[in-house]
Amino acid sequence: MNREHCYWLLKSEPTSYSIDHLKRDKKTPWTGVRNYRARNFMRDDMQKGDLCLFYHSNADEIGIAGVATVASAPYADPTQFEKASHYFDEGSTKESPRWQLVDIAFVRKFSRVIPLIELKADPALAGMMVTEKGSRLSVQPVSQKHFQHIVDDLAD
DNA sequence: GCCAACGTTGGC
DNA sequence: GCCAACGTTGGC
Repeated sequence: MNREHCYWLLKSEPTSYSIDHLKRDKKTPWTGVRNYRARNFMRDDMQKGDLCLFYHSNADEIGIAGVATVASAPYADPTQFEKASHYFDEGSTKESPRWQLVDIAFVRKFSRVIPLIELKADPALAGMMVTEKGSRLSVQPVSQKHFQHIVDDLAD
């Protein structure tokens, strides 16, 4: 992919892993992605230092909660080999791991969660993937224009 | 809790 | 390789 896409959006359910968890941990492996498009973005297109919008899904406050950054090169998701893990994949092998991830590091938490409804209503964000109906992809590319608008104009 | 939109699986 | 059935995501 061209380097136009150095911005991303990562979805997480805050009851399992929120921006506050990331703030506490500073850095975490982004485990459990089991969608091929999402994996391909992490494996093929993300580069260390890329910025990511941290999105809270399935929550009381649905929307963008802060910013994270890509903090590693891609590597095999260890949970795919852990039999006890919810993310165990018996079809994957160490020789040829099916699932790849990157580490994500905390950058900042917004003073408010920018609500999805506000993103949808903002003409400057027209075409942004997360605002489209039925957009289930958990790792999404974000244009620089949309990223800047959110960070500069909508966040505190 | 409902259900629409997706993604995956598996029979053929 | 098609597509119906099923499972999951995630907003509402």
